Amino acid sequence: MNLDKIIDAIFELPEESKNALKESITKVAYPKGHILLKADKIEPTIYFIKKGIVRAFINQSDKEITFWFGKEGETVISMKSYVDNQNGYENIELLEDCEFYELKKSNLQKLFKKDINIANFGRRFAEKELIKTEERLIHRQFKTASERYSSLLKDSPDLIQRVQLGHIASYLGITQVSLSRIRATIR
Amino acid sequence: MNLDKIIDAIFELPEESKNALKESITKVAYPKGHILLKADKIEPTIYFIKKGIVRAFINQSDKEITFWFGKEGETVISMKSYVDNQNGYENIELLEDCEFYELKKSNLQKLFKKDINIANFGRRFAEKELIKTEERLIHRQFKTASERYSSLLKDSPDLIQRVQLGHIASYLGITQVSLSRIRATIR
DNA sequence: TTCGTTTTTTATCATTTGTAAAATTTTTAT
DNA sequence: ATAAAAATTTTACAAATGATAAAAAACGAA
Repeated sequence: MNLDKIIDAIFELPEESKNALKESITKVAYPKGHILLKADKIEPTIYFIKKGIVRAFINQSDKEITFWFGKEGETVISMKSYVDNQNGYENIELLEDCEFYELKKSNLQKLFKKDINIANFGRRFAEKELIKTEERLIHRQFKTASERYSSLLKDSPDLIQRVQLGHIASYLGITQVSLSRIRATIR
Repeated sequence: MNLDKIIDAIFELPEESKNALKESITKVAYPKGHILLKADKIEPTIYFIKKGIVRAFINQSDKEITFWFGKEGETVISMKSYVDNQNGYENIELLEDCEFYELKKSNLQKLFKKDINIANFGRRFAEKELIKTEERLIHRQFKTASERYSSLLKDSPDLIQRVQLGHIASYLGITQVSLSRIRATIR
């Protein structure tokens, strides 16, 4: 997934503003298993996923709970760090070898102050992430685990292929045993 | 809760920008039981709660599920309408007589295009709502119903007084009977 | 107040989900 | 190719939650 496509999907910037933004972005790559973001610290960097898949998890009384998957075109960001300059709660682990576009939060914030188009880009970015998060919340409250698994199968069939079921079960808020039962009844 | 305080809590605007924003805002009041927003339509208005308490709910197979409470200082908005110009999923019901500050989305969007401070105000608004939504999502995934009730008691003791337990139970994702059991074990 | 309605609690039983452990399948490394 | 490790499924039992009905408590209008 190339950078222009990722930027354009958020907000269509005039050429000049887009170039200013792109000047602050560089490419990086890390191997499967790498921890890209660590919880309980202020994270200064934003990543756009060019290639690969990652998961966000927290450690909850000696076990890991996965609460987000990100793949090509999505943004890896500690919202608490980005928005409030506070410690984030997410660890981000790479589930495949990955390539990212990297952007320093400090550079972006400078642009917010002097370029109205980039301020509106930042607004649209937050708004779109907000809608995604709200939909996840509502989905989680209103659907059973079984329905949520079926939706996942339908909306992201590749995820089931690329991510091990233990992580999927955790993401759905159930145990792996329970997910096995659900899969058995569907088949 | 006065308007200046609500605006300032989102983003500290220069006097001129703040006045431009305030020119678009008017006051309205509705009685307890009024439905302020209806699901499955595009909602053109944003409300800031001056006084009172409201709930957001959806109709899910013949019963209502509450998924949000808003009180003084909070914003009543259909995010889907605001962000994507699509039908929202929330109904908003007033649980007390309420007073609001009312702002038309169309006026706000005009200001986004010409005033960088208001564009950044809009960015901060979305960012802060995003953090709140993300925290609700994480809380819901990681805590048991019993823990969520205890947190609610601690963080919003007034809510338990002002809102009937059936709505609280729905908000927590459990039946009212189950909430009664939880309350019985805590006492 | 007092009656009627609504809300909350309690009790019982059915269903779902979790825990633990074993069995099976798949993946990885040599 | 084979052994070891990791992931997934299955089973049995325990714990938590849901559904329903009915009783008790709280609330509101006349």
